[in-house]
Amino acid sequence: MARPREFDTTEALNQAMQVFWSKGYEATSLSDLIGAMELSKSSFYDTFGSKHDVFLAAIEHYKKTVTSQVSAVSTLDSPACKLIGSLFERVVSRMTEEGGQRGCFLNNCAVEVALHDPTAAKLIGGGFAIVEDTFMALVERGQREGEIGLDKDPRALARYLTSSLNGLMVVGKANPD
Amino acid sequence: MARPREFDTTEALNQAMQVFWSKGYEATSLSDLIGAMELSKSSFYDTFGSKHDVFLAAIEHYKKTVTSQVSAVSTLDSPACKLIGSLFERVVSRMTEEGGQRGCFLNNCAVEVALHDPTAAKLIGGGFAIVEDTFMALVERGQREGEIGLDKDPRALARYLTSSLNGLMVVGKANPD
DNA sequence: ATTATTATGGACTAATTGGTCCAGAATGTG
DNA sequence: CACATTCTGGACCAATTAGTCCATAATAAT
Repeated sequence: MARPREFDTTEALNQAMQVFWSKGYEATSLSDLIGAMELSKSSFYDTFGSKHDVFLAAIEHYKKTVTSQVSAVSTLDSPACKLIGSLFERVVSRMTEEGGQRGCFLNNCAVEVALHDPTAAKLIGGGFAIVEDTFMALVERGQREGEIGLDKDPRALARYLTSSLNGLMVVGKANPD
Repeated sequence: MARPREFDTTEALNQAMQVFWSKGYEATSLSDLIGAMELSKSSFYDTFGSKHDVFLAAIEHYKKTVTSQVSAVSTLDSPACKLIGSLFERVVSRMTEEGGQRGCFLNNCAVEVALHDPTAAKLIGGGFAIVEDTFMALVERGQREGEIGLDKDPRALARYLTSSLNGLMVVGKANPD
């Protein structure tokens, strides 16, 4: 046994993220983690430090791999309103997919740990900001394109859209619609 | 010591709810519970059965004491649109209050346990339904009053309002605005 | 072949978890 | 006073928790 296998660190991180995403922070045990990451307990602590460290890293990983997809949408050149709509549609369709009821990882983390874990809270807030900024950019573009009234405050509207999107995923966890 | 003190069962339940609300289900320990409920471990199990039982009871308690306030709003006779607005305002103002960043208990529960705890999920879903029904009643009234376009589907709009309201409280946990 | 590196299994802590059980103390009722 | 009821503290349990440590095994580099 014990055959050294140079594993992909970011892939391991991805697996860790999946577990945290599915089970939440508290409910995820070390065994769960090392099982999903496919490494030994020793290696786990050697390379990642602690459960909490991995958790923070997982949040960052989510922002890099998932949230970044959201901000990428704003670079497309469809009408802004259509893009905003497509973001919502994508969320809905993803939630009706197999195993898609996990909601948004950032969302889950915010609810579970934001109050007790300021470090995590900061990272999570940063993630929400990315979404919000994306919406704001789209709203401003929509105003330039004349599809959105100039009377609306872009930032406020963006915040509203962000919270709506998040709320969608929370409510969707209790019943599929 | 050990002076029998006939305590208020629903008050104890209320305390339990507060703890679950603040810390979440997993993060709440038995010690936390019996501390807040001010009873001994023995009495706890005698009268309430188990941690999980208390959790379910706490959800019901929340619906009876908090969610019911929401549905009560629909009986007031201001214009429906104004009432809908006031619901949102109330949530915002409550979140900026001292210790108000705990969000909505149902919300938190949905995120944390809905996926793994079907029993709880059912209760939580029922809570969301109360809010949704309230919104729907208000929307229909708004349509009768001519303030809301008849082209909108009341149920769909109510769902949207419900998820927006919930999203507001989630996002608000990461940053105060 | 020897060495240095890297990863591993597994033994080991100390603490905490939810939960059971019981002898006994405080009370209300007769 | 005596009895039944109600509640309690604390001992106890088995399981699990996050985390440490080390001798050893598999590799890569020399």
